[in-house]
Amino acid sequence: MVKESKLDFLVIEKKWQKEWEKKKVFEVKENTKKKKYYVLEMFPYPSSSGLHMGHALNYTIGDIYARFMRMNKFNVLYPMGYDAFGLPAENAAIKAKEHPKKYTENSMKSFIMQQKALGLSYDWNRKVVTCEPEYYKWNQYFFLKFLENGLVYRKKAGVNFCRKCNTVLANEQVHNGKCWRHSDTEVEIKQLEQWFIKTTNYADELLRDIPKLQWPERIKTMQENWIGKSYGTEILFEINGKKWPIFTTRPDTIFGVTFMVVSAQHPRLMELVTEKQKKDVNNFIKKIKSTKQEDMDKFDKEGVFTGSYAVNPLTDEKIPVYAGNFVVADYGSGMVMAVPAHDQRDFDFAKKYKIPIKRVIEEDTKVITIEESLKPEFYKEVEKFAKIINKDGLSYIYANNIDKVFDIAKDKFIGDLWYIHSEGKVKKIMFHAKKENKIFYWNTEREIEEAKKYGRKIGIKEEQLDFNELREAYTANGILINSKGFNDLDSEEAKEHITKALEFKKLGSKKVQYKLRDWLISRQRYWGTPIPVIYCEKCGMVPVPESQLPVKLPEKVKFGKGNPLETNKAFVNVKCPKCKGKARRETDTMDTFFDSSWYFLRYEDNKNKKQAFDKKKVDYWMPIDQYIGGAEHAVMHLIYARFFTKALRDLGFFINKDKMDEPFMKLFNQGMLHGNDGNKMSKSLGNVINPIEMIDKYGSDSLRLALMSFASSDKDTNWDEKVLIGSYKFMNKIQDLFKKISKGKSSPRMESKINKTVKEISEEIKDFRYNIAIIKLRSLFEMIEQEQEVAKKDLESFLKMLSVFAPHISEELWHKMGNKDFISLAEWPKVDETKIDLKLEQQEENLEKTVSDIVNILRIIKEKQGKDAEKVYLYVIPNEKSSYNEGILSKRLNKEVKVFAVNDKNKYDPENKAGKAKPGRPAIYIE
RNA sequence: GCGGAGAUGCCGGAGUGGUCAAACGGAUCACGUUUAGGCCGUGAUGGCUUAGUGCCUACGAAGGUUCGAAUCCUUCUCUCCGCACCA
Repeated sequence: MVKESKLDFLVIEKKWQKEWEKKKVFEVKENTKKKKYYVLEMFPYPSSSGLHMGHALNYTIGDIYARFMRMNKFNVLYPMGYDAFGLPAENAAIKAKEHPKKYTENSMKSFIMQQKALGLSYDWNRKVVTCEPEYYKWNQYFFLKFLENGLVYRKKAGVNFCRKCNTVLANEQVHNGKCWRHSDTEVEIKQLEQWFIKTTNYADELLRDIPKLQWPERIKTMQENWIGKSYGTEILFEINGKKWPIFTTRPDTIFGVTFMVVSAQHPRLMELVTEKQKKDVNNFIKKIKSTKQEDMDKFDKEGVFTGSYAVNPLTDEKIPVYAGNFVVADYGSGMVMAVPAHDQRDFDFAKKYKIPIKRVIEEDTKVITIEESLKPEFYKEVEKFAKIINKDGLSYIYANNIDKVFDIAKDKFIGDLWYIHSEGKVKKIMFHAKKENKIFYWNTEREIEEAKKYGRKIGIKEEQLDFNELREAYTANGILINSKGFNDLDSEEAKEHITKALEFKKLGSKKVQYKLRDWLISRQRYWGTPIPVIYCEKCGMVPVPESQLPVKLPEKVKFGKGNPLETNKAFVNVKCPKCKGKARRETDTMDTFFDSSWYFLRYEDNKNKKQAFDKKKVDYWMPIDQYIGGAEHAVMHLIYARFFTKALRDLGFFINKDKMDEPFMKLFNQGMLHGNDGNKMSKSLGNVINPIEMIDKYGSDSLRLALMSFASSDKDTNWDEKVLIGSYKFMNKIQDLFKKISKGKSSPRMESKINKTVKEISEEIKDFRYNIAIIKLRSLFEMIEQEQEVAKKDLESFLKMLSVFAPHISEELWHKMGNKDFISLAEWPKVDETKIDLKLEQQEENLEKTVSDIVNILRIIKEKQGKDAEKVYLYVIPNEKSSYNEGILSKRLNKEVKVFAVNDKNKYDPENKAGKAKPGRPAIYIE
């Protein structure tokens, strides 16, 4: 049944994993004589479902890189840790009555066991676990440092609240506006005092430094959008005698403001609500179920009148103020001026509540004249992407991309080109005469009249704007109308002028606004780092003194009703550190993103009891040279970690400030591994593949190789066990080959191939094209198989390259060849460029071509004569004879093959084919 | 809604202007090996054609640029992913 030499991977893999651990092969120390390299994967959240295939993929990618750099003589730091605080552990506590600590510890144990089974070359000695007091103590320490330096503050913010649980819910715990545990209970929004970190202090630097990063472009774009810098104007509207600021990027539309909308989650909303409207507003707030962005989009724009009126600073008109569900509370000031004619959201809202719509911007109609004779051809070109409608003696072109119409007109059609305002007022005129190769600009009335007469007009509109039947807002720039002194200006100019006018009245100013908000780190949960603050009846908020850190999370708590920390009296009731009076402890814990924002600094010095990390050690290892993880962390984690690094830099935590601008120099995003059905792996779909089961079946070397073979590592791909079986077969073949191959001298052909392969594979690995590297390794292997004998050195080179992908079998074969050291620490093979012989490559190709010719002829003979030919004769140019080996050819063709030089007098050539031989192309005779 | 990625032969996937009927793997078929099957080896797998050739049709769809397109441009269709209390 079983093939005799079947790979006994279970024994081999366990053996080498033990050896590596025993001999501390992957443990590293700072060594200033060696160049360092820091490879890091995003550390996992240890969930009870264990390591999934996505993890295995992620870590294998990193491990290959770490092994590769190690073999290239870098001092490689490659650690692992666990992001061990978080909601799932707490949910498990509530539902399964298992303590989060136990849950987490069990999960971690199974993670570590599985990671070791994958043969990952971590320095386990540097493990970091965020839920241990030794770690989170430093969270608290950094929090206090931030507090000291004004980077932390408290502010009211809306949270999801379930009455039945008497607790705050995470967005994840809100399902369709209802509590995850009480599907009959509507989630309410409650305003609570929350802790914020001033990430916005660094908004500009975070944005500015993005171009420095060697990250995938899409991640960089995502970060740019997340930070979302926009230039606009802050305008003060007076409401009930008080000035309320709003931010807008469209001050040019201020004459079109017909109402104001304040976010339903705005902390000061109630100040605006009149006695009469209170009931309505309260009902409305209750109706809004969650703060989740996604849900907000699904709901219709809704709102309710607050009873108050604002005064438009330029028109003195009184305009109603509404509370609405579509205004984000923490962007800008949480209030907007609404211009229904020129903003789609405002438009929808105005239609719904029958608020007047006032149009203040009119679109530019652009007019081109095209010579009559050229018209048909022009139409033909334009019709490909636009619609042409004839109306009022004009041909209107409706296109998404007007500039393209102009480009076509300019490039191909001779005539005039001018832009006019739809009411006939000329904005800018351009006369374009291609023939004379000149461009003129005209702008007098007379010239315009003249221009209008010229030729046939074609008007182009970006969209139709019949105001009475307006179905959507006109959101593009244009020319101002109904705007008093600002009429006829175009939007961009008007923005400037209107802002200046507001500045003059001291009711507005230019402002740069970021979408990036301050980071809300308070969590009303148990399983996180306690925020080290105490509230004293006399002294107010008092930071916990550093000497009292860590504020430990109490173990004995009650889950399920309220915040477990709040109901724990021993934890809450404390003495004030200042006056020793009665005080209560902060019960909020920190967002786990806080933990993951600096964990990469703790690896360098994970056992330090006196400091979060030793400056010198961090100086040696940082920054991270290669960071690896999924795109789901594209914004949050990566921005917070960048912020943290910059903040710590400014607080003097690093020796070399310049070097510590950015924590992650290079970032690699692995693709998602889906199930074999193409869907995300998930329990409910039943398409989850457990890495450990696969390792038990085929071994981790095969699994690692397969994971890297599915597709390019940065692409999404589907699981397929057949690929794994293919890898497994390859492993077996390698083992068999090493048993029987004779060691001797490599042929020049072999030497050329191996050097070329080393060169290419090194490049492929550097660029994470592991799939291609494996293909090249397979191709090299095929050639080794064909050779009679191969030099020991070349076999070792092959093994070394294999070892980064399949470390166990490589280590085993390495030792079987008589090596006493570890291949994992061996030096990466060097390329000898002089051995790479392109002529040999050419010969190789010629041989392939000849083989396929022979096969082709054999097939035709069989078809025609109905029988198999038996003998194949080749006639080659004399100096090429050595590249056609009778033995190899016979084996491949499964026929007797004779090779003659064309000038061989004794050759067998009954049909005189030898004359047809050409260089690189032998003549063939078959019988 | 905003933002991002992608569509290649029976399947998975390489491939970014000619050397492409398109790497590599899988699957299937044929032959060899074998008592047989499996494993293993060799070859084939768009169509027609041919003693080692030539032609046609092909890379989501439709157009375009070019001497030349899987590759560049335009429009369309479809799929997937991220979006601040999940980590």
